[in-house]
Amino acid sequence: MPKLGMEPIRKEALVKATIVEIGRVGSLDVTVSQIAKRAGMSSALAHHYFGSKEEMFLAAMRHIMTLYGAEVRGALSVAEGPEGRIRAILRASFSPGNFRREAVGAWLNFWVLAQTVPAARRLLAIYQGRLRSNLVSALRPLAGDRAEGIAESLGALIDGLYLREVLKSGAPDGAAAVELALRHLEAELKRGAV
Amino acid sequence: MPKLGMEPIRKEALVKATIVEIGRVGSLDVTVSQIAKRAGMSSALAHHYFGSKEEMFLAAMRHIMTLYGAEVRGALSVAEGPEGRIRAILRASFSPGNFRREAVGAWLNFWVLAQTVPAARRLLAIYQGRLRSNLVSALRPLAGDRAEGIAESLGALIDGLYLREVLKSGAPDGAAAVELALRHLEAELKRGAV
DNA sequence: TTTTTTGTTGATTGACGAGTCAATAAACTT
DNA sequence: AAGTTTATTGACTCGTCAATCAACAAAAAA
Repeated sequence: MPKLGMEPIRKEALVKATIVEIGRVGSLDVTVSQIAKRAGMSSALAHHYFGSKEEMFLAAMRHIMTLYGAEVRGALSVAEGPEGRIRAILRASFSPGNFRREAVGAWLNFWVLAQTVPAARRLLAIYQGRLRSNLVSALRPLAGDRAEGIAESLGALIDGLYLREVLKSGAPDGAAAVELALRHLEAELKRGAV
Repeated sequence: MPKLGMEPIRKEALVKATIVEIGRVGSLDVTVSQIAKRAGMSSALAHHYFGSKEEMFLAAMRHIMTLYGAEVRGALSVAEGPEGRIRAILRASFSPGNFRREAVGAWLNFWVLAQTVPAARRLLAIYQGRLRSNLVSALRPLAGDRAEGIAESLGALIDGLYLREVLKSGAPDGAAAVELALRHLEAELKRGAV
């Protein structure tokens, strides 16, 4: 039965199952057995490949960040002009994918995890650093040396809008969030122009 | 031994202990025994008064919101002028108390809870509604009919800044967050003035 | 062909935890 | 004084779960 080269396949299946289960339960209170079952293997095998549940969470976190990063890069690659690049980042940040149950569960719970697990905090810092550098490079032509400050508030606004869309009752509205963020940007630019 | 009228005293002790324990552990993975021990009683008594752990969490959540509400009201009561009132709300939102371990743990975990527990979601909605109405009433004299829109983005910015301050490594800087939010407000007002 | 490496699981361990219950005791009521 | 309500806990039930282990299977290496 055993086919060789299963490790990456199994790991990927486990990572995806982890994210789905966190989304389904809404917390990190998922059992290794649940995850393993969804990934189509025994819990012993999950432990064999990841060693511990925490390692599985961190791998899942990396995967979520990678997905988001890819989404941003993809949107940036077809964007034109500085404002187009900002729009691209915003649209990627508020894309329907990020409002799916699994993504929401992942983000909220990873924030909780980052409180106490240094590795998780580091991952978040990397993600924020990348977002920030993308924003700054797009803002530079528009705002000059005020790019850093605007990137900071815009980044915070993105997180805050995401949080609110996700926790409000009713369907989240990504497009509205994009518009609101763009209005903020416009205001900041105008303020600097005087 | 038993003195009468213990119920409110015990409940209050349990609520406070719940918040402290959530902050200490960083997650909702706290046991009723831990909480009861910190509150100086047996776990059976905790169950006697609250029935279930979830009820304890909700009571703790209500307590945190009440504290925050009181802080805002207190700051508003001595504020002068519309801009002073905005400043007061911001300072209360980014006060040192809100950056204490317990408060941070409470907020992050309550967001997670709000995903799946309707009662928690309702509580958050109430808090957001109050914040919003405070912001709108302070903004009205400054921004007229644009008050609602600005309140929305300012509210999101508050949440986002809080999240970032709380998750970044190093000591949180509430004053910087206040300044950043005020700059955003100024930009929005200027934008409307033209 | 023996040996080693890789894949895989059922069964088990050892620990922990939410919620219940019976029992005890003090205070308050009638 | 007898009965009721309120306070309180130790002991217990019943369940769960992370992690380990022994054992088996197949492919690759020797």
